[in-house]
Amino acid sequence: MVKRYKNDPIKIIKDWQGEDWNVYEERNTQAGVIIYKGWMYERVAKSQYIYILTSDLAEFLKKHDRAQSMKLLGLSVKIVTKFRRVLGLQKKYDYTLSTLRDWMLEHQDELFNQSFQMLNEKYGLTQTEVTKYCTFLRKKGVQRSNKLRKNKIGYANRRIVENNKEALAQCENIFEVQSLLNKKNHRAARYVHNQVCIELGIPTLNDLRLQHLNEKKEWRLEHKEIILNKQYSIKEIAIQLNKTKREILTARSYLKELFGVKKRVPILNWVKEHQQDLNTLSIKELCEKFNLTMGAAIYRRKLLKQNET
DNA sequence: ATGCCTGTCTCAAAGGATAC
DNA sequence: GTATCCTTTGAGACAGGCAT
Repeated sequence: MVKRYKNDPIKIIKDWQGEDWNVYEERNTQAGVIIYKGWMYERVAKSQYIYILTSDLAEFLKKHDRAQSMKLLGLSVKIVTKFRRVLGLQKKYDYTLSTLRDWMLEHQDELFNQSFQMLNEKYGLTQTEVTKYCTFLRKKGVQRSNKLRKNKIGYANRRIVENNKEALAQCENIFEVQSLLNKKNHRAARYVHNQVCIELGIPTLNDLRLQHLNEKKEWRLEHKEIILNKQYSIKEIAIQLNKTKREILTARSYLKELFGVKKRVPILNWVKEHQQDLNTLSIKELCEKFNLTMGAAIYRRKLLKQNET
């Protein structure tokens, strides 16, 4: 530690009441007012220097509120408040700054609920500051809502969503959503997309899918007489219903299965032979052991279940 | 401890490919 | 045209990381 008080003072100045002070430190400020630190003249220093309330400083404090003074002079709330009390500008020793207090009350929802990252980007607040403000608001009787503070990922997601809302609303499948949101994982993309759908009050991809399936089923049932009629060729039916041949074939297959007409004779031998593996191994293990794709493994396990009795 | 978000495993319906 | 096997597409359950 440097024992600063043993050095000679830079100069001697008068404070706002005309008392002489030894100056040991000085610095200029954004406001143009020079801030001095030192000791009262001829006093024996015993600890750190203290701020000197000069006439210039006093004039400045009289013209600006406390928040402005703190900011423009780079002084702490304690120092500014102390001088304001000396100058008769402040009745009580109160840490809450009027402008800051108003600001906090205005932004209480954000302070309680937004992510620290967002608050930092938007208002330059540190996490500590935000926490302090929240403490202040709680003392004022402000309660946080049920929600937790939003976290980093959530904030990043919401920012992407804000920029892509219209495009998101028009997505027709999960891959479009994934590329739009730059998500590698479909699960994550769907989660975000579902939130947007709920927010905008539009159907989710799942709603659309179910709706689509239902419409298709109803259409097929509605035209089942024609679709299953063997008197017409597939081509004739397709023309009559304005569908492709493929669609008619699929519809016929669907209806047969629905009515229990269709009898499948699949790879039952293989399935029965590997019954134990199908029942005990996981899908992943089955894929590895028999060199199957996931869909194939699931399909074969399904076959076993259907034929177990 | 709790809720948010993501990754993994699993399942299901529709439709494509292909042998017959 | 049909039956069978498989892929594509979408979703749910659950666990774990993370911030609060």
